[in-house]
Parts: sequence; C-alpha cells; structure tokens
Amino acid sequence: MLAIGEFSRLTHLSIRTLRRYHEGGLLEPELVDASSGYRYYSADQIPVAQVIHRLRELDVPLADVRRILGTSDPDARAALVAAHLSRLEAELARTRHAVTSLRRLLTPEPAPLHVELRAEPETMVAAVADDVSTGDVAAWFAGAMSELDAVLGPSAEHGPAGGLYDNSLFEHGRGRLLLYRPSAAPPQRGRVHPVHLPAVELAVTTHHGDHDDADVTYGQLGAWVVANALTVAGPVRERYLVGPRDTDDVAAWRTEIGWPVFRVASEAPHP
Amino acid sequence: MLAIGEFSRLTHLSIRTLRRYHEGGLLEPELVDASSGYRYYSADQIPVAQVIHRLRELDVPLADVRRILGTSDPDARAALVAAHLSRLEAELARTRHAVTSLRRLLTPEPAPLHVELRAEPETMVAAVADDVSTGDVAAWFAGAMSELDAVLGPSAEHGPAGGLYDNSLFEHGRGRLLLYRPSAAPPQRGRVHPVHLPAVELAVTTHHGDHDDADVTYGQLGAWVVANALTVAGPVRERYLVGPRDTDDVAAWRTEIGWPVFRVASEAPHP
DNA sequence: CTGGTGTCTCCCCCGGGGGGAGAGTCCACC
DNA sequence: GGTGGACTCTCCCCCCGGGGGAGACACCAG
Repeated sequence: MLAIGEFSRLTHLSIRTLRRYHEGGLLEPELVDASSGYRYYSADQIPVAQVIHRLRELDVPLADVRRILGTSDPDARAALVAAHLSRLEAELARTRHAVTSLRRLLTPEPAPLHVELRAEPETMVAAVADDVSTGDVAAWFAGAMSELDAVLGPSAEHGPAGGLYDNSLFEHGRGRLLLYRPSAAPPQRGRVHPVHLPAVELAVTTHHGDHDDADVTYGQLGAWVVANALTVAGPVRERYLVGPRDTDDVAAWRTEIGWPVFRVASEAPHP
Repeated sequence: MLAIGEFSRLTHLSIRTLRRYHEGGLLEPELVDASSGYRYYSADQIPVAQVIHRLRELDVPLADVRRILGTSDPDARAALVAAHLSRLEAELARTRHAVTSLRRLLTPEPAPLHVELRAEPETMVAAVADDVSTGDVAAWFAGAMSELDAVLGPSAEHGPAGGLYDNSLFEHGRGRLLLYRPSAAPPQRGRVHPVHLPAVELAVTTHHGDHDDADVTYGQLGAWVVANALTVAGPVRERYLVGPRDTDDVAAWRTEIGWPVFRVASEAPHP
C-alpha cells in the first residue's frame, strides 16, 4: 500500500492530479481510509497510472481516458487509442497548414487581387447539405464529395463542383454547408438531392494553391468588397476549378471565391 | 468602418473572440463609439486579425501574440515566430515519444525486470546542477551535457556520465537536476564544478532503448522496490551506459536507473 | 415611428491544471 | 509514551481561451 506522495513519485503524476483523477473516477485508490480520508494505492496501479499519463500527454480528454480504461477487450481498446492517434494526425495536418498560411501572411503580398463582379444565374445542381461544425468541415467535405461522385459519376460535363458556406459557420463555429455539382436533371439518392441555387450577384476572385490559406484570400476579397462600397449578403460561394481530383500539383489548384453583394448601381468598381 | 459582426464574417473570428481580443489589447477596434460602446473596425485590420487567427491555431499564447504584433521590426518578428515554430517541433517530438511509449505500455511486457541491489561508493564528479521545470528538462540536459564535454573533453576514461533527479521534479513539476561525468580532479569552469556524490544503496535496473519510455521502466522498478519492502529515499540516479554519443542505433542505448533504498537487512530480495 | 436585428455588458460554465490556507494524521525518534 | 516534522486532507481561488445566455440598449429600413 502506497501513500499518495509515494505513488506520485513512482508514477510522475502530481499529488493534485492524482486526487483529481480519483474524484473523476479515473483512478480509484485501492483503499481510502474512512476516518482519515487518506488515499492508498497498490503497486498494481502503477501501470494504469502510466497509461493515463501517456494518454494525457497526447491530450486525450479525461472522459475518453476513462472510456479507454473501462474497456477490457484489448481490441476495442486498441481501436479507441487508434482513433485518438488519427485525431492527432489531423491535428498535425492542421498545424502544418497554419504554418504555411502564416508564412504567406507574413510575406507581403506583391500581386494585387483581381476581383470582378459577376451576375450568377439560377442553377440546377445535385447537392449535399448539412449543418456542420468548423472542426468537421474537412471530413464532411470529403464525404460529401465522394457521395456526389458516386451518384453522378466522375465526369464533370456540366462544370466544376462548388460549395456554399453559411456565414454562421464563421461567426458561431457552426453552420450550413452545401456542396454541389451542376446537373441538368439531378437525382435524389442518399444525401444527394436536387437544389435550385438562386441567382446572385457575386464579387469573384480566384484563390491559387492549397485551400489552407484560402481565408487569406477571403480577407482580401472582403476588404475589396468593403472598399468598393458593396454590402455583403448571404452565404459565400466557392467553385473548385482545379483541385485534388484534377492534379496532384497543389500549386496548380484554383478555387473561385464568390462573395455575394448588393451592387450599388451608380458606383463603378475601382481596383 | 465595419461593425463587429461584419468584421467577424470577414476574418472568421467569432464576435466573442473579437471582443476578448479587444479587452486583451490584442486587436483594438479602429473606433469605439463612446456613447454606445459599439466597436468599429477598418478593413486594414483584416490581415492583422488573420495573423492572430493563425497564431492562435498554432496555440501561441495570447501574450506572445501580443508581443509578436507589437514588434514592428520584421526580423525580430520573424525570430519570435520562428521561436514558436521550434516550440511546435519540440511538442511534436514529445507527442511522438508519448505514442511510442504508449505502445510499449499497451503491449504486455514479456521480459521480467532484472533488478539488483548495489552499494554505490562515494564518487568525485564534475557536475552541472540546476533547478529545472519538467518541460525544460530535455533542453537543459542537452546544454549541460555539451558544457561538460567542452570542459572535460570527449574521452570517457573515468566511466559513463550520469544524472540525479530530485523527487520534487516529478511531484511538483520542478526540481533539482544534476548531470555529471566522473573525474578524478574535476575542474571548476562555467557551470561545471566538483561535487562529491554521497555513497548510497541502490536498486538498479537497466532501461533499453530510447529515453522516451524510461518512465515505464521507472514504474516497474518502483513497483519492485515496493514489493521488496525497501523504503525509498533521496533522488533517483541514472547512468548513461550507451547513448546518443555512442551510437545512432536507438535500440542499443542502455540507461541504468538506480532507485535509492534503505536496505532492510534481514530481508532477502525476491524476484 | 416601429420592429427586427445587431451589439453591449455581465455572469456562469467548460477542461485540466496550479497555489495556498488551515486542520487533521502518521510515524520515527527521543 | 510524547512530540515534532512531514504528510495528507478539504476548500477556495486562480490560470488559460473559449462558449452560452440574459437583459438592456443601438441601429436602420420600411
């Protein structure tokens, strides 16, 4: 039987943290003296504590640690751990992206933005739409795109795919996403269904390269829209002219970003 | 002039977060209406907001973001950013290590631990010692080791280097570290100074491989010590028999871990 | 002028940890 | 068998960087 201090030394977990893990039902001491409240641990609990320590180092939330520890089946347990490792992978990718885009932000932008105003007609499309949190956007996007491809086939006869991004996605971290491919007679299958995209006036620019730093372009476009005295309205539109399906050369990717505006008729846009 | 909601849409920062950044002096609105308290931003602030956004994605603390933004000299700014990127590198290494060691923890340990009791005589060493936080241990270790090497020369004539780890390092996240190399007549230069390591009775085992999962071995050794009814006392000792200076083959590394004990004379250790 | 939407402040909550106060316990030594 | 020092207990407050929601005010188009 080990007192908490000794157990702390053996596991490299602080006394405070051990107490917290007890409260949280993560690591119950083998024995708690009823009169003094002293916690006593057994040597068998050392490896358990170490597993917890490791998982916490990997930023696995305590609730998930509890779940992992509560799973006796080693396969199921391994699956839970693997899930977290893939979460880490995603995290890492996100970090890499942020670094790239930070670099772009900090090196001054030489090329001025080319923006044009364009009247987009009403369009019939096959679409997948959902309410999504910002963290899930990448995964949702991949799923929706492959579902669209599965239903419509790979050919892009009617033009490139596109997406609509609700503003609340950026303001509140959650909002409606709509991913579409143009189609004269869109089928209704699975999540794919026909949608009439309404006609809209757009301020359009083209983003070059990886999608990671697209929001830099977003910001530039937004600044342009503001500078040209146009009011913003409705969801932002994207159109994937050249993307991962077309080429592996990231530098060649082209994404059109369209910011819906109310044109101020008398005002001629100036660069 | 952009109201906060519009600015939020343009920068993909939530309104709440923008307000927080204002309070924190990170991003002051261009204008705050004195009577209504309404915040108004200018389009010029969009790129600033985006830089903040990126840095936060990289988990740069707000205080550091403030410092980076407050640095007008682009070189100094680049240096600050680079510092954070290298912090990320370190973080990544730590994560990789945790994964390795978690794997070891979850695969059952076949080989039982070989532990021997050993009376360590008093030793004269050249040492570097400091109070260090757990997060800084790796960096401190590298620095101290190269300082020792610089002062003593590369030859290891008097035996391998070693270290002493104060218990409070594990209990409170901060404690005294001492790194030494044996030396008959230790010089006093820079941080290097002569130290008499006191004689001590140790329970010793050898850790194989990378240092990342050394604490698994620590735990096993600790469990052994507890099981064999010896009381723990004083700082843990390590000795680097085979390490990165000797070979690049991580699997060949050997670290001796010595747990100071008060031998209970009558008790024969059982495996 | 009026209603809807935007914005304000204020307080509470989250997770995962740390600091410190004040009281009670354990145990080795005398 | 005391006693002092080390250990442990609970409790409250703080950190960071966010989010939720209430209730009051401001803005602006019809």
